[in-house]
Amino acid sequence: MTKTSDTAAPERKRGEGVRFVYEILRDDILNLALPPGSPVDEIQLAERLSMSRTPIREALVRLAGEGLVTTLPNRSTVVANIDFLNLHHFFDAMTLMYRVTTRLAAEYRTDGDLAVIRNHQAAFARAVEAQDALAMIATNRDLHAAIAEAGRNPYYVSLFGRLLDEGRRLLRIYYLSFDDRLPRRYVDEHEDIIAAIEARDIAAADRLASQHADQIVAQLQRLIAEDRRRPVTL
Amino acid sequence: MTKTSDTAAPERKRGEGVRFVYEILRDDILNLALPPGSPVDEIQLAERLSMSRTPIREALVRLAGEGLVTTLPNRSTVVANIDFLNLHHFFDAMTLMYRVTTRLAAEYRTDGDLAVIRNHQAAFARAVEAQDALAMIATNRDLHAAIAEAGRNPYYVSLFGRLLDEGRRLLRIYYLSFDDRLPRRYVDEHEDIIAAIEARDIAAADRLASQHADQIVAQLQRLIAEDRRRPVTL
DNA sequence: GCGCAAAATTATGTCGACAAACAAAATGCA
DNA sequence: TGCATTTTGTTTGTCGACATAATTTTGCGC
Repeated sequence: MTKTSDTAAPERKRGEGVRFVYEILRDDILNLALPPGSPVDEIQLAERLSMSRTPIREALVRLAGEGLVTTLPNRSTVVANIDFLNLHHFFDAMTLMYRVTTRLAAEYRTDGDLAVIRNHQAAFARAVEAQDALAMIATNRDLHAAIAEAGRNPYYVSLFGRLLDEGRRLLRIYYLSFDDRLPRRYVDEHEDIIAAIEARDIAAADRLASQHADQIVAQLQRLIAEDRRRPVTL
Repeated sequence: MTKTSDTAAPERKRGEGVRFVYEILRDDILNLALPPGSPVDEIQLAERLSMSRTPIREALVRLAGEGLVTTLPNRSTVVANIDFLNLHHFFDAMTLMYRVTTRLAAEYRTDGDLAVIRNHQAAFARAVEAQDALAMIATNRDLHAAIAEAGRNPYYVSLFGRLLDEGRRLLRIYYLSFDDRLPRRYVDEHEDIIAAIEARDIAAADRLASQHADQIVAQLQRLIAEDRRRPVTL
């Protein structure tokens, strides 16, 4: 069962409690182990992780800052919903960030950056080979995050990270529908993008990233459209 | 003296403590009442605001999430430094956000949005008339935030808000150098931008916003270049 | 007087507990 | 029986206190 990661979690050092809770919750939220709209009980969490409510609350504040949970004053905090009605804003920002981060990577990348990027691409290719959809989602995220890092702009890195996380949730909903034709195409597209970054060809990087983003957006829209359920913001 | 706002602060309702501290600290940081690099003492704050350390810590976590303070583990939390060495990344993101938010405003604005925007522009014009540099900074921020809101994209609104805040700190350093020629020009440029938004002329909005951003960036760069001090990341 | 080690001090991270606020169940009245 | 009100219960927001890590001060030997 894909229940919320049942970590007993003893032996923690001082000063890492908040990070610990934060990462567990974040992971559970992005994997949809905690589905959107589900309440997050502080006391329950405190018992499960055998710690006080204080670090848990601080982790929740942090998650709220990133938009992963919503806190109703004096009422329960719930996992943030996916706003299916305004997905075009998400797609718009996503496409823009794909473009600018890839552009900047082509401009500022070092050889070290390139090595890191290639590692992530290899991991993505392996995931595709193994037809492991969950791993594809995760490694794809890591690859593009690494490209953004190579672009050196912390503001873009931050926003893009948020968007990639949200995309991870979105993909996670539909990962069953993955066939293996599309992911292979992504591997090739990634290769082209990386080549452009290596060649420091900014124009090509921009164009390829734009096409790649369009591909992904189109696929997501197709998945959503094919879905029989009428997804509604709860 | 422009000391940290000495609010005695009694009579608070339950559930607003965190927001209260958050807004005070945020204001002090953006006004440079708390200069970059200065430590934030939780106990001192707790005494001054006559409240426990818990809500103060949660406010600090939130501020850390927005990059306004930096938390060293098991060590003091300090007001975030201004990274003068990488300002071009800031300018780059700033220019891009000016453009996309103004574009989207021209696309999605309602009449209500327009009224709000005009109000902010009027306030900005008054600040310029009164030669009140601090008010100019604040109202300019509000105006562009309102334009971003009219564009309806929460991701852009969020990032742009962060950038505008950072810009507020930056401008605050140099506000003494303001002459009254430039701000008047900004009033006119704002008028043009608002007209384009009203006419739903996306191309014009994009072009004007781009020029406007270039103006502001150029002015900031000039101020920094003229500054005799060698600003260094402490 | 200088350098290093140990103790004291300060500040952070965490804890358990209390009180206000909200939600739900139970009671009273028409 | 239906509705309003009170009562009960649960959960959040805040508090004061303790323990641990880091920093400063003190003390000792050279």
